[in-house]
Amino acid sequence: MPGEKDRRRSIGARRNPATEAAVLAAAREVLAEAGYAGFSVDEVARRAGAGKPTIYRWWPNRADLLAEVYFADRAARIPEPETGRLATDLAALARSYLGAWRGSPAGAALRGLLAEAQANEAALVVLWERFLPRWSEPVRGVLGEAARRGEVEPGDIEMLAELFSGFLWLRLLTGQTDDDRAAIDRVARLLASARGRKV
Amino acid sequence: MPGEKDRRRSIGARRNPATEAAVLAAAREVLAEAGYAGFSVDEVARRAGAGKPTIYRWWPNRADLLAEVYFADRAARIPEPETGRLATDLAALARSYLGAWRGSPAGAALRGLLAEAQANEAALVVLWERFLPRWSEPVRGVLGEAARRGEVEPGDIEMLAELFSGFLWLRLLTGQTDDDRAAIDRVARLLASARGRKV
Amino acid sequence: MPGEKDRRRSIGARRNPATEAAVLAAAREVLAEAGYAGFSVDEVARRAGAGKPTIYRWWPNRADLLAEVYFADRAARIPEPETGRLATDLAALARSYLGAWRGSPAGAALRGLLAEAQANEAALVVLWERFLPRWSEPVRGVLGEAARRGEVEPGDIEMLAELFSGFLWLRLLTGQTDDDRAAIDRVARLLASARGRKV
Amino acid sequence: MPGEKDRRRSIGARRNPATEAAVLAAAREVLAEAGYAGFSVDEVARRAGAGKPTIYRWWPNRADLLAEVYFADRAARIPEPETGRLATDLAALARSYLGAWRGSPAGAALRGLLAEAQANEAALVVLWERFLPRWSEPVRGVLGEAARRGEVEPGDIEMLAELFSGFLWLRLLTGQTDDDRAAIDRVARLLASARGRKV
DNA sequence: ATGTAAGCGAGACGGTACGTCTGGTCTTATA
DNA sequence: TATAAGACCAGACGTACCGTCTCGCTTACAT
Repeated sequence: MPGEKDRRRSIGARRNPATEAAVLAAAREVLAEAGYAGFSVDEVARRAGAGKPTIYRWWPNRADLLAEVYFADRAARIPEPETGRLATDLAALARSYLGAWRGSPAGAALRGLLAEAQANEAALVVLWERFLPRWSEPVRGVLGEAARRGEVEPGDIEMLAELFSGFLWLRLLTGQTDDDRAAIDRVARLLASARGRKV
Repeated sequence: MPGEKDRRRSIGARRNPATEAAVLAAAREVLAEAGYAGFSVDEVARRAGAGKPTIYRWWPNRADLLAEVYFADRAARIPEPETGRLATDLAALARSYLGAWRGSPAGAALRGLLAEAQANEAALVVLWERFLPRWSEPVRGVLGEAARRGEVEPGDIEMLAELFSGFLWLRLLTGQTDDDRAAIDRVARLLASARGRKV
Repeated sequence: MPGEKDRRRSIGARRNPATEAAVLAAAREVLAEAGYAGFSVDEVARRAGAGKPTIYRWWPNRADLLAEVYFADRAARIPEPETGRLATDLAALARSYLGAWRGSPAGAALRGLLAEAQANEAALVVLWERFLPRWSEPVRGVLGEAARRGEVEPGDIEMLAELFSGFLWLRLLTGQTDDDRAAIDRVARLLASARGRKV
Repeated sequence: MPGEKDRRRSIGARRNPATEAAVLAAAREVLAEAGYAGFSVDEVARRAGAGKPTIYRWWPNRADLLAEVYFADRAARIPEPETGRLATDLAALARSYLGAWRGSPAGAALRGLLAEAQANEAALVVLWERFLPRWSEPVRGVLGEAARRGEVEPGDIEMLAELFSGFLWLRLLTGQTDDDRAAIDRVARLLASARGRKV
């Protein structure tokens, strides 16, 4: 029993930041220790010393919680590479993503988010509306920059981003987040050289 | 309820093909009706009139079952396109895959297989060893053919396959299996034009 | 929902009669619609547009609230019968009670009060100190009158009241509040004829 | 975690008596230690080392469980008094019942059963169909015997039983299970002397 | 010809998690 | 200082599924 004294209490009719932080920290911890396999709202509540309804109040879907854990993870802050050549930038970006996922809560969170979305309509919406746009910003940033330099046709940006994302996710989902430089470099060069214009 | 009389019995110390068929049909049915969300061994056993241990005996992981349902689905038999130009072939292939997944048991099975692999080590192994090689045959076939024609460098085949697969999976996982011809054609042209050789 | 404007506010450092009335009305309403099964402080607060702490301030136990709802119910005002013969009076009284309980908030309130007292020491105190003496007034009134007329020995009043109350409660608790005239008349005659003096 | 070894397992497609016994013992224990207030299916399952679904499988209502605990309690085996005079018999019976309830699991179980029936239709059915007939056997036995001796009119048996039961329950529900000999004797004499025939 | 090994349906088992509900307490902002 | 509002922890609710186990039966194969 958590001592009656150090129990976190309501701070009035508004969200308690301490609770929010405790829940996110607990979720992160669970993912770090046991991966998505060990992730459950019960376990998070237990560790956070929070009530389950409190969690469901603020994160109605587990996907919401996973997405928030993802972005809260410092590791998931992808630095935008600025070398000036698309192939190099994409390679750097890919290595950043895979490195950020390797053994980290963020990686487990994304795996969980994707898994969740396969069985849960609401999670799919979260993935689509809340996660994806924000997550792909760096990718679209690098490609946009390349387009401004003339390395990429603007009309190709979207599909290049999708190919690049697909590659990263496939690697994550199949458990290959190791730093496979040869593969990454080749993929980066492939994408950098690709042209989608109809001939 | 299977009448007491026509209950399927053991046929001796070997696998009963009728049971196997009933289980696969039931699994397929569940996936068709309720998707991966409604998929559970209990439900499959119920519908198949089979005992749970019987299912676990032959498909130790749900991933095993999902993979087998996938390949048993007629829709998942991807015809190898033979038009002679890589971009066209890839586009046809992509449309075949997405069409096969759209609203089909196979699509739900693959979504489930991928989801399963995120929380279950054994499922990841199934995905990796039993599913992937067989599943990607058509992709590697088309790319190999193109390499033979000189449209693709042999050293690019692997990563092109991965990019192509990643794209398809991303579309499946985010629920976009609609026949988006513009996107598919563009992706196909991008991949067909890509070169990974170091400059 | 109480509009933002007509929200009930504090009227200073004293109980707001409007709040009190709203809470009692809401409690009554809940009991009428869903019986004791649907009775919860949350639901009452919701309907009354009151805060839970406000309710707990004035009715520290749910039993307090239930008891007050009971007595506030017009139906629970039992008219004291005055026919002059004990058996007839008791029968009239019993029919009054059972009729007052049949499908009424008062009936549900008493059922709830008794249920509450089985798991909650404080509720038992309320039942014993606040509810019982007031509730049994009519019973003791009729018996006292009969004693004054010589129909009953004064020393029997208490236990006769208990027997009579027990009968009514048993009927309530087992869901038999229908107007079973034969049974009621017989019970009334049994009690009217009973003598407890040691022989 | 209960050691993997001494975990109680299924014994095939039929009820495991060891589980049944463990659950009943645990329920009894909870009631003895914490009364009905501390009674919850979760707690019973925890103590019994049983799964909640197992409990709900065999006792769909908490009332079912409470009733079974009641009758399983040795204390609840009421010896049928045989002194030959109704007043004496009834007094002995009343003292047996109240004594059996005093601080015992049976008492708590009955309090709980009655409470449960106030909020739960299914529990009311259990009380009415499964509990009452069996519980009141001794009462009807004593009254029937008296009728055979001519001390009671057969037509009065039913209502006398109800008055007697109502008295005992009222005492239980209001927490008065002490051995109040004066009251018990007087009630017994009142009932023994009562006549319900219409004059 | 018979013993035995394995498959089978059935379904109970302990366990965990689900998502919801309520209890009773606390704090704030408003009046 | 009371009020409405509503957040907070706690923990129970009843259900679904997991993967394992045991039963009682049936059949085929090896002796």
